Amino acid sequence: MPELPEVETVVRELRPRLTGRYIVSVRAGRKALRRRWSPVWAAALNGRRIDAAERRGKWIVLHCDDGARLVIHLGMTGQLFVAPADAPRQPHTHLVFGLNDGTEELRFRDVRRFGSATLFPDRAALETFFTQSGLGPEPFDLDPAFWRARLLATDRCLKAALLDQRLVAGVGNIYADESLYEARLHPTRRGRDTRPAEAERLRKAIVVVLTRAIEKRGSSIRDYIGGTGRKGGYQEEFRVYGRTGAPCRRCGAPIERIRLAGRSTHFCPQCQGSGSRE
DNA sequence: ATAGGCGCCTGCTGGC
DNA sequence: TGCCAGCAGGCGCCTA
Repeated sequence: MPELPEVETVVRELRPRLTGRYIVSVRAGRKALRRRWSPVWAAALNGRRIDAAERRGKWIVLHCDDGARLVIHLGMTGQLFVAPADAPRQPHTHLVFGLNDGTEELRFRDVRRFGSATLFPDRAALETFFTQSGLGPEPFDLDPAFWRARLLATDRCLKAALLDQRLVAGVGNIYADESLYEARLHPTRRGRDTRPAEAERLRKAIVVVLTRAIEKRGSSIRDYIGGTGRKGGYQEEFRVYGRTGAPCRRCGAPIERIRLAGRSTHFCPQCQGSGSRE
């Protein structure tokens, strides 16, 4: 589900609701997430004040007043939101953090359990984790020379390159397709066959598409909700994603769908040229 | 090292 | 109506 715009929206909406508040209780479900939740973390978090909420790629990072970092990934179906403490707890709610004054709680729901929640003791430990996983730069401060060099060095197709979090952090299946359409580049084009000007076009397209999506508070296909429980609106703006057979908004040709890098991939066969260098 | 494929989970949809 | 294959916004592990 959630790619950069959705995670950014969650963080922006959680920030004013969490900053300065204390965690007064921690409850964890029994079912395992992608990374196992440790009871030790619950004890460590109890009584801590949340000082900041930020995003790195698709990761949500909450800062505690003792320097610890609570790091959450939403996987495909994760939801992190503040709810009234007396609201019914929905199925698949795996973590519940009580907030001080007792009227509200932070809840983590995840139907498919591809998401995770992990506590790092300090900033350095978190940075080590990101470094070891090879997490790439944020798209908004992606150095053009770095991007061009990495893209032109790979044998993979552009779609696969965009999904690789080591090249650029935060792009997933929806925004990869939308960015390639915006850049008028075919998803099967090889990175190695890309011209420098095309690489730069793609870099700019990613920024444009992600910025637009954040303005619309992300995309809600089925599961996604923001930090206040509201859905996003960018699904109304899709040019190619989920529009198989529908007319291209630019040229009218039917949008095509293929399987690429193991993911469904949508593109306009007219506007996005061919899979090989022209 | 790099690229492709599979598996992890649950729920929903569409075709028969 | 009922069943089942196929599909879903992510990522880590395995293999070649």
